[in-house]
Amino acid sequence: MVEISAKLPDGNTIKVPEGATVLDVASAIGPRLAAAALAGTVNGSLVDLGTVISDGDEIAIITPKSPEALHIVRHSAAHVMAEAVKDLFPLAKFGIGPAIEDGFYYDFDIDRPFTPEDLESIETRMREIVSEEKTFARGVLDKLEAWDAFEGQPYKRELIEELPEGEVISTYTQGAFTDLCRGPHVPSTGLLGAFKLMKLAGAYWRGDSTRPMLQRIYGTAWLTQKDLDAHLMRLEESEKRDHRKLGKELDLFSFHEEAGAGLPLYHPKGARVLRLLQEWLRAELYRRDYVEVITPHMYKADVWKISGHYENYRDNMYFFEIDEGDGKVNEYGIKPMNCPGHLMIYGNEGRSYRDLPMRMFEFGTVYRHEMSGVVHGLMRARGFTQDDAHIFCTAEQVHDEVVAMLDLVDYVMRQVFGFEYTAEVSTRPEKSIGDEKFWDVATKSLMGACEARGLAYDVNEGDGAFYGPKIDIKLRDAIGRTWQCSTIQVDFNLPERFGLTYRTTENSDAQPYMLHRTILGSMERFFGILIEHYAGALPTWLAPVQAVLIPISDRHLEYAEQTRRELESAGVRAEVYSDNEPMRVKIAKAQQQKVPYMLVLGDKEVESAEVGVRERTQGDIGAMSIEAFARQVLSERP
RNA sequence: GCCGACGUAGCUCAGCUGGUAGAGCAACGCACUCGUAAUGCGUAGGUCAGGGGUUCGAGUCCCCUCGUCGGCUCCA
Repeated sequence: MVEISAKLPDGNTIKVPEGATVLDVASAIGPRLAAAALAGTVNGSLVDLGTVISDGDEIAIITPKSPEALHIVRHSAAHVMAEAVKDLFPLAKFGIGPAIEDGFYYDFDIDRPFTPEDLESIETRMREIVSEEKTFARGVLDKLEAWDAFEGQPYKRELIEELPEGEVISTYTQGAFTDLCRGPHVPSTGLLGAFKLMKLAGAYWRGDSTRPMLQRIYGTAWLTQKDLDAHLMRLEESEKRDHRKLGKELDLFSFHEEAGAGLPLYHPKGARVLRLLQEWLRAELYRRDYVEVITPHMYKADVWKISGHYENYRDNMYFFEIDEGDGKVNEYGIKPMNCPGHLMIYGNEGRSYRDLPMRMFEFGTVYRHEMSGVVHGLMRARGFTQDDAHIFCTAEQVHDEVVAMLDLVDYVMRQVFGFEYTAEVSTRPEKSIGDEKFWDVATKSLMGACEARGLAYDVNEGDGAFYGPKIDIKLRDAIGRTWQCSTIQVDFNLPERFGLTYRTTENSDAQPYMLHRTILGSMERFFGILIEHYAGALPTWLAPVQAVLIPISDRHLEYAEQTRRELESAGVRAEVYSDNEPMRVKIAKAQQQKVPYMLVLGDKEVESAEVGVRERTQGDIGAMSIEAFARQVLSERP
């Protein structure tokens, strides 16, 4: 018998008979490894355990501990789901079924919509397939054979057609189901215990709204039941933190069918939080030499024609006509962006290099007609307020301005709110304007600014706006979800359209660079993110009510009211729970409202002129003077 | 905009195959006057999202509109 050798990740080699598979290598290393093996790699490429190896190959075994394991398991689960669908809906046509974050999906085209009951029967059938422990068998075809093999499967045939000529096409078969697939897969369906079908959704074939809409089934799959349970727990936790639910419970805002979708109404407590955020940020911006402006909510269509929005952003804008009464009819558009106003202010007078950089900011409320399917609480509203700023500067100043913005981002996101974040730089897309020199200077300035701040960034090649490159900042919240808020964009287009110039030191006119930037993005969306990040328990400085006063009985009401006034005049937001209820009921209500401090007021406190302080997570922290308590609360400001 | 699900009291939800609406919490009233997460009793509260249709009869079945949810798409 001829022996060949395989190299292992630890540097050792192992002898196996010719014709041995990856699984044979695993067995040769040890039976425990063989039992745990899911797939392998040969010379760095992922393969099945059944792959025959050649002499000198570098072999690694993928076990549940390997980072690739989950991906393989999820992809295999997608195939099992497809088999179940094929069993139950023999006429189904198959789209694609990849592994995704936390799970997998598969797109199907069947003659009627799936129902939730279908989902149950598909899942039941999947469990049967798993218990049958079917093997995943790899097959290799050429293009013609593949074409024949997928008769009646137009989506699969479309995929085959696009594969490069001469490429080896592989299929995977388990039971009666064969799928076009690169692989690898786990050796047996028996290894796929921990999965659950999650939801149904429509999805255009290849994400193209002109193509047929398929039905997508999402599932989640994990290596162990314990991991699956933990995932489901995380989902439950996310649901508990949902800002729409908390917004209702904490009486922050509401939506009204008669008012229109995506238009939030802020109640006193919600308005308070938004104003607190604005006041704090405004002070930070003044400190950084920004100037604040206020611009109208609407303009005549002329402005939108100059800016290009009339032509290119029309579908997302609210336009209306008004009869001026003298036979003239004017068309107006409500602003979807604040830039034109800022450009007009810049252009209002002659500017000199001495005026630059000019940092203009506005809490500007904009309205965008988002498509009805995408509005989502505060996260995706049709009316929202941006912490918007435009910096007009010279090419040489771009770098320092961007560094300063990144400083501000770090201060706000990491130091004040405790978000970790990452950066992405997007470069010139195919369809774009402006000469190469502008793009070069701008892109290098953005990257250079990240580097100067030691901020690692990913590059999204060709993903910039048509008018300039950008940096996007992605936050990671308390439960690991990511959000995009801050964005810094260079714009070559608008200064040109509005004819902006400045007088240089050589007494010539030059076009300024313009940077768009938001830190929080949309105030309301950021509010939503904060609600979810803190699970509704906003930090003391942002809490709409910082302290609830809890008189133990009616005879303490007067002291409570007097204390509340003292706290308010010291700058503490306080409220008396004066209802005639036992104190434990009031405490329960205050806890539910996630108020940072509860002040218990009984005979003892009246006598000593103190407040009995209960902190929302620590519980009773003892009595202190009103003044000491106020100091404590005020010290929690950033 | 597209696909699917959903919309019952202020909130959370029940209401089987069509026979004329129910609970808990909240509200209001009365009693209790209380020491760190929910006191008892009582009262009131609904053109079952809106409109149209089928039917002797619609919260329940069908259609349209609005809104919500989950996706897709878009995000000058």
